[in-house]
Amino acid sequence: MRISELSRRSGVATATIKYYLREGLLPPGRATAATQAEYGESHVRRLRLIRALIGVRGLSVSAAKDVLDAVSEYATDTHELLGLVFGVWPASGPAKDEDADDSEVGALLAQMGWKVSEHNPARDVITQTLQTLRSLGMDYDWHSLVPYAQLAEKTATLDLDQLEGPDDPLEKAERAVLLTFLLEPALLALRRLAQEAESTVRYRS
Amino acid sequence: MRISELSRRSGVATATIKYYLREGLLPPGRATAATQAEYGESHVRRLRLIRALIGVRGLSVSAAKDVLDAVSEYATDTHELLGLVFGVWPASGPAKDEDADDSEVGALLAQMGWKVSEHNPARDVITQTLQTLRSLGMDYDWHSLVPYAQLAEKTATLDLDQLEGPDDPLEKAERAVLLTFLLEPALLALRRLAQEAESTVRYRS
DNA sequence: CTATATTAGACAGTGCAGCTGCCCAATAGC
DNA sequence: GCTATTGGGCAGCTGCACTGTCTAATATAG
Repeated sequence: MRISELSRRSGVATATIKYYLREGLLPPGRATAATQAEYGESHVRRLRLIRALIGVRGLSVSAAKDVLDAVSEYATDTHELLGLVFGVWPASGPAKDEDADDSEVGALLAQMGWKVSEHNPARDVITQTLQTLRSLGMDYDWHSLVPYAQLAEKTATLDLDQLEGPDDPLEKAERAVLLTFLLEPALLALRRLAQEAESTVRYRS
Repeated sequence: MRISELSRRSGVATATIKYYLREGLLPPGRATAATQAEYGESHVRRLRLIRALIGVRGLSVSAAKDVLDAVSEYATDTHELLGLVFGVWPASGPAKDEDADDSEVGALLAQMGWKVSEHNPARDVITQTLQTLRSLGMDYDWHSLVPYAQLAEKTATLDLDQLEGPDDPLEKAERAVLLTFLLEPALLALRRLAQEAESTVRYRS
C-alpha cells in the first residue's frame, strides 16, 4: 500500500507519517520508484504502537524512538530489553541529581530483597519523591514505602506472568513494552477509582 | 521578605515567580507600596508545592492551578476535594471520546463493589487503555484488570490511612494532594524496580 | 499519449507551553 | 540626593510536535 492508504488505515495524517519516518520511529517502506514506496501491515501496526506510546502513555517522540529501537534490537532477550526500556521516562524524566543521596533507596531494596541495576532511573525517581515530600514538611522516609513496595512486587508478578504466553520473541518483546508502558496510566486510574470508592466509604457512610 | 529573597529561598527565578503570580498559582504578596510587596513563609511553601506538582509529577501549569484552587476552596471537605482533584490529569489527559463504550469499566466497578462518580476521568483512561491494547492485538478485557484492581484497592487503603493524622483541614487537604499526585511517579518507579528484580529471578537464575 | 492526480522527500512554518529578558517608574537604604 | 532594587507588564525566546508547501517523478484515466 502507499502512504495515503497507510494514513487512512492508521488514522495518522500523511505529513505526520513522513515526520515519523524522518525521526526514525517508522521504518521506511520498500521503494518501488523515485517517488513511490510500498508499505505493509507491519507499518500499520507500528504506527498504532507509536500513537499508543505517544498519545495514550504521553511519551515524547524521542522517548518512543528509544523504546522502539530497544524492542527491535533486543527482542530475543526479554531481561535485557526490560533493562533498556526502564531508562525511558515521560518528559524530561528525573533531573538526575548527582549529589542526591540514594542510600535510602538502597535500604528499601535491601529490605525487599530486590536485586536492581545501579543505574535504573527508577531509583532517582524515588529518591527525588522522598526528598520533595520532606521538603514540604511531611515525615516520610523509605519505611513508608515498604507497604507500597510489597504491592508493587505483586503487580510485577502479574506483569511477568503475562509474558509467559507467546513463543515468538518479537511478540513477547512488544507485549512487555505494552504491559509496562500502556498499563501505567491505567494502574494510576485504578488507584484513583479505588481512592474515590474508599473515600466514599470513610467520609460519606 | 521581598521577591529576591523568595527567589533565593525557593530556588525559583524571580521572572518565573512573577509568571506564577500572573497565572494565579501563587497568591500575591501584601503590597507595602507601589513597587514593593511582602511575602511570607506560606509563599515559600506554596512555591515548593508548585514546583513539585509541575517538576516532579509533570502537571501542566493550568492543571497545577486547578489542584491548588481545589485545595484552598475545599480544604474542609476531604471527600469533595478528592473528587475535584481527580479531574486533573497530566498533559492533555484522556481525549474524552463520547462514543466510547465504558460498560467494561462499569462491569469492573460492579465486580469490585466500588461506588464511583459518573464523570471520574479515570473511567475514560481505563476504557481507552483497554481499547488500545486490543487494537494492538492483545486479548485484554476488564477481567484482566481485576487482579490489578485488587492491588489498587490495597494501595488506596494505605493512602487514606495516612490522612487520618492531621486535624488541621488545610494540612489534611495538602497531604491528600501530595499523596495522590507526588506518589504517582514513585509508585510507577517501584513497579519498574520490582519488574527488574522479578525479571532477574526468572530469566537470570 | 496526453491530462490530471498522486507521491516521496526536503524543508520552512505554525501553534502552544513554559518560561525569560527587558523596560519603566517608584521606592529603599545609605 | 544618589545608587540599587523592586513590581508589574509585556515581548521574545526555546523546544516540541506536528503541518503546509514545493518540486520532480510517477501513476492512471480517458
